[in-house]
Amino acid sequence: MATNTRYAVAIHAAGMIALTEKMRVSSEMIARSVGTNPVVVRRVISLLAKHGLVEVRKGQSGGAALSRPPSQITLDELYRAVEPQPLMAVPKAMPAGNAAADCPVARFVGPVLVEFFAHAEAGFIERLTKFTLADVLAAVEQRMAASGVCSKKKIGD
Amino acid sequence: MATNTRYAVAIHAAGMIALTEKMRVSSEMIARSVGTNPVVVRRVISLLAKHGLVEVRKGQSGGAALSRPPSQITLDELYRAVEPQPLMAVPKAMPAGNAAADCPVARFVGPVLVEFFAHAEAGFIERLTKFTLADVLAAVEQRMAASGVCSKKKIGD
DNA sequence: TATTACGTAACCAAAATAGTTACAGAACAG
DNA sequence: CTGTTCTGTAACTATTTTGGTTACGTAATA
Repeated sequence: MATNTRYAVAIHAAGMIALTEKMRVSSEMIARSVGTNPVVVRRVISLLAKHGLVEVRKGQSGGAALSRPPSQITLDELYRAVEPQPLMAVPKAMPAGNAAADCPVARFVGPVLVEFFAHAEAGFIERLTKFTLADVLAAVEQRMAASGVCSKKKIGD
Repeated sequence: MATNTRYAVAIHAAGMIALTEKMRVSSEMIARSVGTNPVVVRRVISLLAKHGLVEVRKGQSGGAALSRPPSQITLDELYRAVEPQPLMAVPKAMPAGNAAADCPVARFVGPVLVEFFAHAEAGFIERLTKFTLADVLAAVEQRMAASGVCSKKKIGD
């Protein structure tokens, strides 16, 4: 259970929120769709709200709504909102640069690796910037059509 | 302690192995440099060996040696050797596509996310293919020079 | 005013990881 | 040939991350 699925939950949740335009969708409905607990969903949505991606209301007929249209929410924004930490870690003995080390490598690999890792992560992020929530919804819609399920078109852009 | 540092350890270890050309370096020496336990290093090096990146010998004056020169070992090879799993996970309820779901989104987001995630991960990997172990060593050497430490040049290509 | 839904704290359980000890097996040195 | 050295791996522990769950205060609407 120690596998991180926050990003997937975030996209799934945001997607559902996008589809229920005007009507607000509750954390419980999303949780049922994702197959998890409402609290887990609220934790993720709370992060999205803190980053201004969704707007949340309490009370009856409350729930979340997107702050922007799906076509203006890039996947990297969603990613950064729920996953602020670097993709690859460096042992805590390394990163600062171990000044006490006898081996010259040990002294300098840490910062060097941090740099290389950041560069690689930038490649990851860069690809996410190329797609929006609308693209994900379109892909879902396409699969739906391909499967012949739900023939009536109910997903607007 | 549940933070994954295998990749960093792998590069550090491979770097040390590269520097001690001809002479083989033991897991204990590497462990001292990395600041961890010999077994941890052996576990990582064992993976590198299984992928043909290093060649290991037991016994006196045993240890590991690179199978290829550092300039011909790309960082993505090292990554794939120690980190075969996808970077981003999807909840186990999702990926197969939840056929029993009432919500159409729930049925299809799983596979769609797997695709998007794979694409983003490819961006990560792609950047790693652009660099080799030699590049890492060069960066370390450069930092060493900048710090004025170890004035005598001891790092060959 | 009652209902509904969020936000968050406080747990627990599961999983991943690093660290450690131990030991069998292999390979070299002499 | 024998002893030393080093790997490979199992086994176990501790720590951290994560998700799941319950509970409750708070806000906002019907």
